[in-house]
Amino acid sequence: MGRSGDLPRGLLDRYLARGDSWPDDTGCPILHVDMDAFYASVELRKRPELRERPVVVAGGSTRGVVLSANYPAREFGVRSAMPAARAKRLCPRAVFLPPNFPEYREASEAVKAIFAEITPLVEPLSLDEAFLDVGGALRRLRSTSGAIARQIRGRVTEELELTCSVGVAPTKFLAKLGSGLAKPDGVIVVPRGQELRFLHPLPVTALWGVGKRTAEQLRELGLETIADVAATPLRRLRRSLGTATAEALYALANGQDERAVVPDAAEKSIGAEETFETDHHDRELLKRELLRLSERTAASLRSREMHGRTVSIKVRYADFTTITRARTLSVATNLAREVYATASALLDEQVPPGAVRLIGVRVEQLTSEADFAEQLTLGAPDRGWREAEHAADEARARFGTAAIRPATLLGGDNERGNAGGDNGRVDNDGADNEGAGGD
DNA sequence: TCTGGGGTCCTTGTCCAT
DNA sequence: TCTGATGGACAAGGACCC
Repeated sequence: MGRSGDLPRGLLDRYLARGDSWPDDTGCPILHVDMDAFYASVELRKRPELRERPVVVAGGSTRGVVLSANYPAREFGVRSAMPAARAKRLCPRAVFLPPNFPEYREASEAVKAIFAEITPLVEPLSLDEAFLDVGGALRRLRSTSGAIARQIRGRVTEELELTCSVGVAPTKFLAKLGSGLAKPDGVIVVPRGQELRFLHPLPVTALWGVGKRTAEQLRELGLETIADVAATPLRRLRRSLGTATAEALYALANGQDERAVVPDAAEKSIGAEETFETDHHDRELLKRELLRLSERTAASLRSREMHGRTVSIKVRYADFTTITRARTLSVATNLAREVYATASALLDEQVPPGAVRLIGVRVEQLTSEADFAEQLTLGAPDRGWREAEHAADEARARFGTAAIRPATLLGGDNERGNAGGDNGRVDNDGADNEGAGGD
C-alpha cells in the first residue's frame, strides 16, 4: 500500500507477531495478505544474483513510472508510481527491468491457489493482495487466525520463493492497515477490543479513501490523526467533505467496518488507455489509436463473456487537463467496430483540438452474456460482425495477437512514437496492467 | 518531480417525465 | 396549458485505490 512509511512504527511494536509472541487473535477472522515488492520479487526469482542490488520494475516508455522496487532500491527513495526518470536520478546504479505481466499473473494464481486450500472466501484486490475470511476455516481446521497467517507465509516462501505480509484483524480495514504496517515480511494482529487503541494514533492519511486532497481538507479542519476525525462531529465533516466521504471516514475512524469479504465481485467497467511517447495533434493518428484501444477493450469484454452499453473516451492534454465524454447505446455490445464507431464520433463531436498525451476507451454498464441474449430475443438486431469478431479472437488465440487486425492498423510507421505501437512493445494484450501494486 | 494504466465511487449538473 | 417540485437517468469530472 505504500503509506506505511508515514506511520509511527514505534507505536506498533506491541501488535507485531514475532516468534512465539503473538497478540490475542480471538475474534479476528479477516486476513489481508499483501505480497512484498511483488513484481520485483518475481523478477528476482529468475535472477537471484541481483538480490542484494537495487532492482526497479518500470514501464518501458520515456514517460513510464515505477511499478515495483525491491527494498534495496527503496533505501534510495525509489517508490512505486514515481516517474522512472526520477528513480534513475535517485538511484543510477539500480537495475531497471521491463514488466512481464503474464508472469506476474501466473505467480498471483499460484498464491491464490494456496489461499483456496484454506478458505473459499477470498477477495482479490489486485495481482498482489487479497482479503481472506477464515471464520469458517477456523472451525474446520481447528486452528487460529494467527496460525493460518503463519501457514500461508510459510507456504508462500517455501513453494513460491516469495514473501508476503499479513494483517489479522476483526475487520477488513484494520487487516489492510495491519499488513501495510507489517511490511516487509511480517504479521500484525489487531486484537478485538483494541481496535481504537491501534487506530487512533495513526495519521489521517492511513484512512481508506484519504488521499492528498482529502488530507488537505482534513488539515484545514485541524485534524491530523484518526483520533481527531473520530472526535469531530459528523455534521462538521459532512460540510467539508460531502455526505458519503464524511460518513465513510467517520465510521472507519470509530472502528466501524461491516464490509464482508466478497469473492468474485462483478466488474463494472473495462477499458484500455495509452500515453504517447510524444504529444499528438493529428486527429487521424488519434483515431487509429482509438481503433486499437477499441479492439483491445472489445476483446477483453468478449474474453469475460460480457457486453457494455456505455462507451466513454478519455483525453488527457499536454497540460494534464483531462476530459471524458460518454454515450449510451440502445443495445449493449462487445464488438470493436461498434465501440470504435461511438468513440470516434465522440472524438469528432465533443473533443476540442489540442496536444494530446493520453487517449483511452472504456465500456461501462456491463451485462453478462445471458442478459445480452435476452436483449437479442427482445428484438435487437443481431449482426454478422459478432461471428466475425469471435472468429478473429480464435485466430489470435491460435496465431498470436498480430494475426488479425484492421487494415487501418497495418503499417508500422503509423505507430512510431506511440506508447502502444508494436515497435519494441511488450504486448500485454488488453487490460493487463493491474496497477502499480508490487508493494 | 512531472506524473502509467486499470479500475471504483462520489458529487454535481442537466434533461426529462410525472 | 403553464409552472414548479421531485426524482430518475445520464453525463462529466474529481479523487482515490493498487
